[in-house]
Amino acid sequence: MSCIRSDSRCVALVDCNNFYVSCERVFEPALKGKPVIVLSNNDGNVVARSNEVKKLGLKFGAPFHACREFIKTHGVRVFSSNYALYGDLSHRVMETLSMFSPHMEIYSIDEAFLDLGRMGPTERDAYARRIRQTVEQWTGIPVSIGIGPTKTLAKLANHWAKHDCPQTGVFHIDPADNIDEILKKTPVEEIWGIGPRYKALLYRHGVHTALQFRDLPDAWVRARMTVTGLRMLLELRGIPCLALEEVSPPRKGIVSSRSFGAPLESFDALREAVASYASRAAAKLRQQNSAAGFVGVFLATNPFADEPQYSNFVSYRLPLPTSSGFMLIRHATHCLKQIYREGFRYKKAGVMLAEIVDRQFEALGLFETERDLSRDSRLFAIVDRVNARYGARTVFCASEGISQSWQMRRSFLSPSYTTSWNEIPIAFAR
DNA sequence: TCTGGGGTCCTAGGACCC
DNA sequence: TCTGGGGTCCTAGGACCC
Repeated sequence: MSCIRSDSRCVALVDCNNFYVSCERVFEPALKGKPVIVLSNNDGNVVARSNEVKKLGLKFGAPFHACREFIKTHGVRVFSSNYALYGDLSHRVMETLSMFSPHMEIYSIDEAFLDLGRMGPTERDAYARRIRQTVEQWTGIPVSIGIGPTKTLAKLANHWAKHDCPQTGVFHIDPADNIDEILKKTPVEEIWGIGPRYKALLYRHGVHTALQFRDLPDAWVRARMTVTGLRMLLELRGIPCLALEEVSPPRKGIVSSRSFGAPLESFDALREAVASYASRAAAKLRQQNSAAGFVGVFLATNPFADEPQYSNFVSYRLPLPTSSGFMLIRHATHCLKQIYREGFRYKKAGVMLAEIVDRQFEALGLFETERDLSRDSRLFAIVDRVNARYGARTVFCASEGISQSWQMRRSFLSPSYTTSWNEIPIAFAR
């Protein structure tokens, strides 16, 4: 009988190329082909690099101050992180992708899995090329697409799409075709879920390639790498263990923290910062329609500085879950009072919310009236709407401070082209 | 002078219960 | 001399992701 190959299940991983860099290039096209980097918050480390920069050997995470020389020598263009811009462009990319499959998982700001159903090799590649071309045309963001029968193999295929096929930007791993050959040339640490620890473990046992890993005995992997490792193994064999998560479950913890632009010493300045983080965390909470029953606050001096060190964390169970910005600011400030010590130069603080429940469990306290609760909840519904429409911090609590002199450094910030009326690009000036 | 900010899942062990 | 057998919940710590 001739070989009739039935169409196989296809999962695609679509990944935006050097996403933050690509976002900056959308509004400054002259930067295409030029070396560009984007820095983390507070202009701390390098978190995105254009291909040109990667080729020059600059590592991800390098401290900015340590690569000034490199930047000068190679004429690298530097940007501070502009999350308003990246978030908005991400949304546009995801909207575009959602037209290509009814089943999609948004995995991160720059990645999504698409269930393509059953497709043969020819159809599959043509479809992927169309996705890629449409996203680039509609959003300006270049993407790479990896296709395989499982999420793990799609992820791996994406790696090779970037590596080996920068022109087409599409690569597939097919169990009926190229899988062994590809796994053989893939270093084991390229597998999704293998970090530095597991890499070291596997190397110690002579396992260097994805192929060697795939062919390990199940029990060996289960014993040393838990069920997580076993799932990776099975996924590499083409057996799906990781489902597409189309609706993201609500977060179980919400953290809002930042390093300050310059060290803070006074309680008042810290109180402003903590109030501001609490307010941001509360907004995230309301966005997923939750309330929190647990608040924690931490603060820390700069561990890199040669000066007296102090850090502390305190948490506090609320009498009842809440999503009110006022309440959460009040509780967070209360925590801060307990751990603040005079005489230190603080570099960072943060607010954590936990024991997150559905908003319907937001209950009344003994001394609150139903009126108070619905007043806060109506008020913050409006605050959230106004800030979504007119930009963050259009309306805010006075305790967050007005000038916010402790704000992080962002010396190389591009305009918020798409999310602020004042910064919209101008095509023709009279 | 200058070193980010979010998240997830899994396991082992202890406390406690019947 | 011989001292059970389950179950749940919680926490800390480890590993990983973008």
